[in-house]
Amino acid sequence: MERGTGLAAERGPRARTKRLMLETATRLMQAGVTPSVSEVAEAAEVSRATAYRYFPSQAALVQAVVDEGLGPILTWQSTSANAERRVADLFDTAMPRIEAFEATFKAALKLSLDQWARRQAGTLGGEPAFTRGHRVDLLQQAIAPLKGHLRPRDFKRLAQALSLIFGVEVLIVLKDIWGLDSRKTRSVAQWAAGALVRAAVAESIGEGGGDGSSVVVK
Amino acid sequence: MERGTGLAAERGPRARTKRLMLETATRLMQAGVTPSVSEVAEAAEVSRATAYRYFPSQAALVQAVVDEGLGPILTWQSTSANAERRVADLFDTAMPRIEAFEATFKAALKLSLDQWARRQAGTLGGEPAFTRGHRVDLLQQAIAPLKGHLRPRDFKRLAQALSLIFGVEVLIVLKDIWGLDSRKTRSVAQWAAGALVRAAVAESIGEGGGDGSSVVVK
DNA sequence: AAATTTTTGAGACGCGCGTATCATATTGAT
DNA sequence: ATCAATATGATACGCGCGTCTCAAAAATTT
Repeated sequence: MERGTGLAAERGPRARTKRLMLETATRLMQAGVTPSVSEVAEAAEVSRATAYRYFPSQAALVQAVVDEGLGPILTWQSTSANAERRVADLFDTAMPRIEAFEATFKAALKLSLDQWARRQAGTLGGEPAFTRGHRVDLLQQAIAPLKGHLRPRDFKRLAQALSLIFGVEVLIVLKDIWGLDSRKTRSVAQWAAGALVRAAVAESIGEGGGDGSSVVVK
Repeated sequence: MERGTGLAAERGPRARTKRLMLETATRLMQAGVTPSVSEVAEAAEVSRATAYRYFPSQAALVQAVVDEGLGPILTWQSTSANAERRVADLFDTAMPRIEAFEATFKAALKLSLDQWARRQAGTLGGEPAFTRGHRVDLLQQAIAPLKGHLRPRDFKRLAQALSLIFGVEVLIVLKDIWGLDSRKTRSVAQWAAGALVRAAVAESIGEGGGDGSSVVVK
């Protein structure tokens, strides 16, 4: 009754303030900034002390907004039985959402890098533990139709390769470094994803014989 | 005569102290930690004030060590004329180096995310400007043999796709999220890179004009 | 060797984050 | 309406980063 991360149902003044803060934080982050707890407090017109009661650190705040942004992605499921089509579906669902929450996901990545550094240094005080592993399940689910056609190790390798072109990292590389716009960014990611899926399938077919012609998987 | 970023030739006490700090910082970072300027100062046994004279911020420090770690990668060149082979060569050169400087590159990524956030917020004080764009040239150089065989847009798209599986991001996803070891991490990246190169080549052979998505490999 | 320039070190300062304390306001039940 | 429980706000504290000032030390010049 206390660990209700979601801002959904709960009642009472506690839940009300928490929801207010979460909405304020989400709004600020979608505007591109990565607010500190104090900044959210000011924007939500609550005192700093109160703000810190609900979100003890910027990390907790970002984590909560990430869960918010992740919502529609985590419940994704495709009706198609074609792996390549399913992966494309997943990308179509996830990438706009990731872009809409770009600042949030970048902040989460930044904080996870912080955690990694602190872990290396041994200065890992608390135990927040960022998640960042959702893509593992999602991608495996997306290519599930191939589970029978690929050797387990190849299945896993494909999921791993796809996860390289799935998260915010794509935005960092293609938008920030290459300077692409949203449309081209998605296009490149989609092409790469499709190419990897087709390559995995082609290899598995080629295993038994030739070089793998006639590749269209149903 | 003042903008000598390199720690190489210069003489005098100034260059000496700077070199000492850079070596100390590199050593600390290869040990996994991401030291603050103050920490490097202490480890190098110079005063905080002196340390800040040479590296006004942790960002400047990390940038310098990144340049250090990037060295052997930037001068890479392959003798092979085969694009796939060249890409594999590049990965073989770069990935161990990136792993050796893992903490450094992760710190650089973190700082570039910081910069991005500050730019969004308009609070972009100084003008350090992290680079992070080397992979663009390197990968285009690696697949240069395909420049004649691919349409320019496909050539660029391949380079962009490859850049998704080239940097520290690979370590973050495969080592930290998936929990792979170094060997498997490289193996997955190599497979994905090869698959993308082959896919690009196959498409160019298979078609003279389609526009990308959902192309059937022949 | 003496004088001048350059480099260094020690300390103090402001700033923002995260924490703790205590009084006040609000809520909910009797 | 009264009283207990709970939520809130104002304030102060410690901490680390980055900046600044000024005197001492080292290097360079004359």
